[in-house]
Amino acid sequence: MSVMTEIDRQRRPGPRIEEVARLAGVSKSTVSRVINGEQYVSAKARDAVHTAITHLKYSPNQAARSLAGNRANAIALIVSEQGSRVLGDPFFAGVLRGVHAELTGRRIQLLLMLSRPEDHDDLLAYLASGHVDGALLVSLHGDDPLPLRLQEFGLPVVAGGRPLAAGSVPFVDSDNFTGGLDAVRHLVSLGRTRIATVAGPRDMAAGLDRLSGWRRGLGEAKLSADLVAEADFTPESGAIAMSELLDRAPGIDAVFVAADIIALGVLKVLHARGRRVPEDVAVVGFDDSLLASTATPPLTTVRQDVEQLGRTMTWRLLGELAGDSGLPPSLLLPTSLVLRASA
Amino acid sequence: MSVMTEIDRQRRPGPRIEEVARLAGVSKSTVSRVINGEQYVSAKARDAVHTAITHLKYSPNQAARSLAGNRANAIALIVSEQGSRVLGDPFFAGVLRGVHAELTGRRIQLLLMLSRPEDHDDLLAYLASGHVDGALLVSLHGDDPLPLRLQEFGLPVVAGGRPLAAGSVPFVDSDNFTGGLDAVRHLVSLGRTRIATVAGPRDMAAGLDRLSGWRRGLGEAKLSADLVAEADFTPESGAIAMSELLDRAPGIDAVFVAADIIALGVLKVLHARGRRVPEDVAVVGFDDSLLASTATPPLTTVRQDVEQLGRTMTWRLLGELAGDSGLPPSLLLPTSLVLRASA
DNA sequence: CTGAAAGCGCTTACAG
DNA sequence: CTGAAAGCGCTTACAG
Repeated sequence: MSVMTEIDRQRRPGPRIEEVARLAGVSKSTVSRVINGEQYVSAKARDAVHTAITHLKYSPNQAARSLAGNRANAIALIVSEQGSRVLGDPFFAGVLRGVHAELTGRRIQLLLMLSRPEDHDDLLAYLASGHVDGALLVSLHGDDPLPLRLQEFGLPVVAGGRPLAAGSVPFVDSDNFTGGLDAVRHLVSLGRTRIATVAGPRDMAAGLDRLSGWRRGLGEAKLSADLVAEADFTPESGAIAMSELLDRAPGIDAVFVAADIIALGVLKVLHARGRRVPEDVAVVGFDDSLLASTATPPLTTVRQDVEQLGRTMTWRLLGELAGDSGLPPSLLLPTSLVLRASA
Repeated sequence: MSVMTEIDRQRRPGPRIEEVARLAGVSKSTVSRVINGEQYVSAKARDAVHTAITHLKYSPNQAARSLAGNRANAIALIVSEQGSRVLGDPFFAGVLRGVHAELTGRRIQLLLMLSRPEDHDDLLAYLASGHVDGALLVSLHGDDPLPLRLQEFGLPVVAGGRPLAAGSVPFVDSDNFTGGLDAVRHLVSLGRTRIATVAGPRDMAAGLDRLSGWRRGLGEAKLSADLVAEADFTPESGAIAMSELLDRAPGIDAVFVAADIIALGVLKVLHARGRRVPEDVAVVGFDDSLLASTATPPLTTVRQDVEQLGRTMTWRLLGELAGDSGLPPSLLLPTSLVLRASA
């Protein structure tokens, strides 16, 4: 049973487009054209309309615009996650800030939708019927079919982070591979030779690509790439992974950790097992989240600009909505190594 | 210059209410009544309509509903913050989850709006013209006039956390006072007598009310309440505050910290200055965020249920929108002490 | 309990 | 460059 909450109605006050037109001495059509930034409007009419709008504090009714214009003037930010744990993640927060920044000044609303894979059908039905003009997708796991299914409905989509599913949707991601590679090169330059990694989950590109970068770095240095343990994005799993690694290879002198939050658990175990950081074991994280600078010791880490990621996703989506040609199908954003005490 | 991004249009496919009516053998009016859960519809008509809707996979056009019904079928979640730092906060994440959970199954969209105080005018103009039916406000600072101004516009509002501004808007908050009181009672029961506090910012009720609880607890035990330092919600400020306290009163044997994230800095300083926790100094935090269980040592803390806070705010707002009478103007949610190693 | 009709406030061909 | 008119897809008195 879908419980509908009734909402009491009473016509909201405030001017309509009609009144703006009257005050400006033009037709509703012209006011509409000015509002929508169309090209063929005389400067005189434009000024008169702007003046009237300001004077009346007019703000157009979005529902009417959407209905008449057959566009929603809204995009969805879809968080596809089992427990929607991402929400508290600095990654998500950064993306959200970026999306918002890019939307500022355009009259496009941001609808936030959380959807567990088992609810995807409802979500698809809803989105397919024109409630938004496009969708941004974050925290896709494994081969989640959501992006492709949305695309089939004809809804423009941009993913944040490279989706692993077969087929392709446009995405924006940090250059995780190069980030991992740079981390290892740095460790090698420090003279480290037993370089392990605590990798991210292998059902996400961020996990896989950072791992590939680590492998490539070891290959370049002709070092063996055998010390791999996996963790999800929690300190606890990082602690377990690090323990395993130390059991397997007590002589580890460096570790590249796929996320700062995982590194928290890694540092804890290293400390507990009597290894000094960086003297005995150098540690490099990934993200440059707030955690990195407050960790003990402060963490050398690969910085990714998540706010820029959010901005770029939004820019790419809006470009597609506007029918821009020549948009890059996908984009990779640069990362950079931030040196602190841990390596 | 407000850059408008044009969005290409082409009538979205999919059934309209007309087709549902035809298939069900009733009028559009009746279909509308069924969709809106109105009372006076025969069971027969209702069933026919439901069948037709399922069959056609009909999903009503929200814009048309909003325009005709003069309601937005949307509520705003407004984050009023300077740097929108809150977004990465577990507090915000929990509230968001709760809001979303409460909205599930009702056809009400959630619009996320971030607004810095200097942008409030734009936000007010936008909201005042009927784009949402109500607003949820979080992370209000000091005497931010936003909630009252929204109320003046006739927009139903519920704040998350007690607003400090004069006048009153409905709010839902955790019982911060009792939480602080319980924390101190626990410390007293442990035999501690020099009980300090690292309080939260005094421009937020969460800061003030937890501090009041601490004061009251000390009063009950006839202990002096002179050891107060203030911090904002960062580990760094917590570290500074704890250093000050130790300088002023080296004999401190307990400290109540207004938030787990602040406690991180407190623990760091205690460790650095050679105090064992809990042997020398017992520490109680607030929130029971993920940080509490992964801290060293794991943190005894006052748990608040932020997801419940989000749910309750939403329930209160929807109740008001539905015209329910007898709604409590404001609500205080219980907190509970979670015992771990630090106290 | 139900239907025909008006109307919500815009946008957009169309004609000029 | 501009305006009159139609129409977007619903909801809602009104009458029955």
